[in-house]
Amino acid sequence: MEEAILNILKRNQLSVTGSRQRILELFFGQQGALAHGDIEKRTGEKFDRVTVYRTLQVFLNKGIIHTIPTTDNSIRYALCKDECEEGHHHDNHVHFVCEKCENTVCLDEVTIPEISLPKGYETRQVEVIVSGVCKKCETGKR
Amino acid sequence: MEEAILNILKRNQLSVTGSRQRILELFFGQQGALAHGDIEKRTGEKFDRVTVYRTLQVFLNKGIIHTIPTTDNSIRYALCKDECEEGHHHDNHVHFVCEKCENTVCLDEVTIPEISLPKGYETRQVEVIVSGVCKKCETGKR
DNA sequence: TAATAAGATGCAACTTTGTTGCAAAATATT
DNA sequence: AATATTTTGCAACAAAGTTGCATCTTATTA
Repeated sequence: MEEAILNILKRNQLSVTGSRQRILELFFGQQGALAHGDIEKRTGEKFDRVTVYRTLQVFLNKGIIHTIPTTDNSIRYALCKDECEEGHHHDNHVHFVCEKCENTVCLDEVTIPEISLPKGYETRQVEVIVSGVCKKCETGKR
Repeated sequence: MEEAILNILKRNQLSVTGSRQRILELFFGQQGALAHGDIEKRTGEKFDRVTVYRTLQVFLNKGIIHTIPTTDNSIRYALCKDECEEGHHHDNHVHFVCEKCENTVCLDEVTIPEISLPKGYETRQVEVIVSGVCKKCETGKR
């Protein structure tokens, strides 16, 4: 895993720095999405707020992470599964937001169905966000 | 239309005030979605920032408007077509965001297909955001 | 329709979130 | 090991969002 992180950085011609390693670790450490705030909280003592902003920005540009739209003004970020090409993501998977634990996960196994729009509209990307109750909260009813 | 606005307020047991009327007018005045900022700009001289926040909050609670998730930390709001019940929205339509004119519209005529999730997940709401080029920008190529 | 009760508004002060420039420090390159 | 390139932290700032409270407006009732 340590390995994997270095690979990602190398592959994207990014210099290996503490903050980049740490933030990637966070993403690997849980299979959910992270908001900027989350990351800041968990690294706050080690890195400056600004560094977190800039690191996420770099990861986005390189296609290492992608954003998940939300309704609460706190964009969430998640690792891209297959490395996306720079700039262009092809994360055509569904995002799930749990109403109980507030966790957001990528459901890579669920693909997005075709959606045909009225004439004149050109589709470029489709985002699907399903909210409800997740596996853990449902079964474990914690 | 003036009529329609009063109806909405009455139906929801809201007192009729200048800001509420004005903000509803804005929503009726264009069939796209509005971000908080948009509204503030177009009413800024008349109403306080805080009033706009509070008005939108009230409209949301009453189910007069609904939010549209975005990736740019600027939630957008749109009128609910059929009045939703308080608290629960059933706006199962597709949202379209134009990359050129930046406009967001509700495509009421496009319904969201069934999406079956892995076992254990309970679906409560599905949001679909399509981005691309809208009718006007495509044909008018302005 | 005047008096009162209930509710909405504006203001000020504040918190939180995001941005920018620049010098110092760390990483990469030779 | 020396130099060039990047990254980081800091400070200062800008923008977005929140809260309490006094004042004003809208609704209610007699």
